[in-house]
Amino acid sequence: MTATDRRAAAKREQILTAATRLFVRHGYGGTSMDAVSSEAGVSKQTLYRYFPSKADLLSAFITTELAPHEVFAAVPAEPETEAELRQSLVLLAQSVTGRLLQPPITAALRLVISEAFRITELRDLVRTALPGQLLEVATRQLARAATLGLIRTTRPDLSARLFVGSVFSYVALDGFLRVSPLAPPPVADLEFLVDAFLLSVAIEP
Amino acid sequence: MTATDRRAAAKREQILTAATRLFVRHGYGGTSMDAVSSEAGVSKQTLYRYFPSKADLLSAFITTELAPHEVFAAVPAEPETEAELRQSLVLLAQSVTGRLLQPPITAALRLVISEAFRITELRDLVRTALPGQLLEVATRQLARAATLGLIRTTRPDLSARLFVGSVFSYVALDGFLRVSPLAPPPVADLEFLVDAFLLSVAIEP
DNA sequence: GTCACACTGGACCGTACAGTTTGATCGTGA
DNA sequence: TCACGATCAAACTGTACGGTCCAGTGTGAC
Repeated sequence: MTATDRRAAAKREQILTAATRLFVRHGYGGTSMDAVSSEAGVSKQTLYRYFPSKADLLSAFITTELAPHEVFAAVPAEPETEAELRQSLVLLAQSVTGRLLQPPITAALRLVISEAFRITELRDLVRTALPGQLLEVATRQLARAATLGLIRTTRPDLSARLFVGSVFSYVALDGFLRVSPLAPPPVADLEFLVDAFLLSVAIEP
Repeated sequence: MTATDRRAAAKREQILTAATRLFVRHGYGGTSMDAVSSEAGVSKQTLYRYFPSKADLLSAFITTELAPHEVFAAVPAEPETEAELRQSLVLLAQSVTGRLLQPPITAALRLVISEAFRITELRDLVRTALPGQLLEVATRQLARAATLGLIRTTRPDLSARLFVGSVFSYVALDGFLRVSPLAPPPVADLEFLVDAFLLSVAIEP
């Protein structure tokens, strides 16, 4: 990687960071390209060199913020015992609320929900991004736990919904409608939710 | 009510209906006042007589679509037995998914989430509107059920979140990210969720 | 040293759009 | 029948904004 390349990457980063700040604070419609170039300390021509259109900027913002990796990385993939399963669920809950309630991510989700559903490329992107994956990952995990005999459920998809839904409610019901960022819920509460959920899929009657 | 009043109300309705159609299809930013006046078959002057600004139109749209009455009206307020409680929860789940997945309401929620959180008046409005009330109403119901001995929970608020979250996930995780409207989930699925939830708050192990 | 290229600042273009104004027409209530 | 208020169509205003263009400056690669 040459020095020019490095400088180019830095410029791109610098622009995207500025755009992020503005998107978070003023939304997509409320952010003009002039404002971005000024906030980034970069001429408009340079801005347009790195992001040929405003939609590209939005796209980059969303892909960056909603990359699903970290959330799922935090979760041990293959719990073998009830205790491990419980811990895995608590970690998932913590990870989801901890990350998704951060202002840039909440803002990205807001934008996806409002603008992106009309922009074709972004729709596909969302399906593979964070919240689109939540139900599927949880369903797979629970199905696996069921075959291992750790839990009992005839409908892993619905059981997953029960759990994921309650966790995601911190984002959907509390986070979205608030102006100031919402503090992540206390771990004790998440543990309560996990334990309640585990009761609903407990092996024995 | 004089004939003029009646005519005025009809005109207002006619405009709001047209605006609703456009907001649903193209969002707030994508809907121009020219388009509204044309869709309503009404001159711009008349449009502005009834709605002095575009924000007023948005406000009226949201208040109309997100009035919480019907959803809660469908739910029997005071279940006295376990069976009644179960039925009450199933009805709530049906009512919430049935209504909130309808295109105009999903659109209204999208708009609230994206635009309205910056507009002060709308924020207050949202708190008393539909999704803002869900958790509180459910919490009250469950707390009451707990004192009646129908269920057992030390944290009615979290139990409510477990249930409401799973139901609302149909809106938040499936509805928001889709383009074409999402069919409401089969009643059997909702019953599954209710029964699973009830297991998590069952009186006796 | 020089060439290509990134970058800057700012002017510029076209357009879309919220909201206003005008002047004519129509319906209704007295 | 008359007058007033509601309505209409359409032109108009001001502005904000996405995107382009230009002339000039710095800088790394060879």
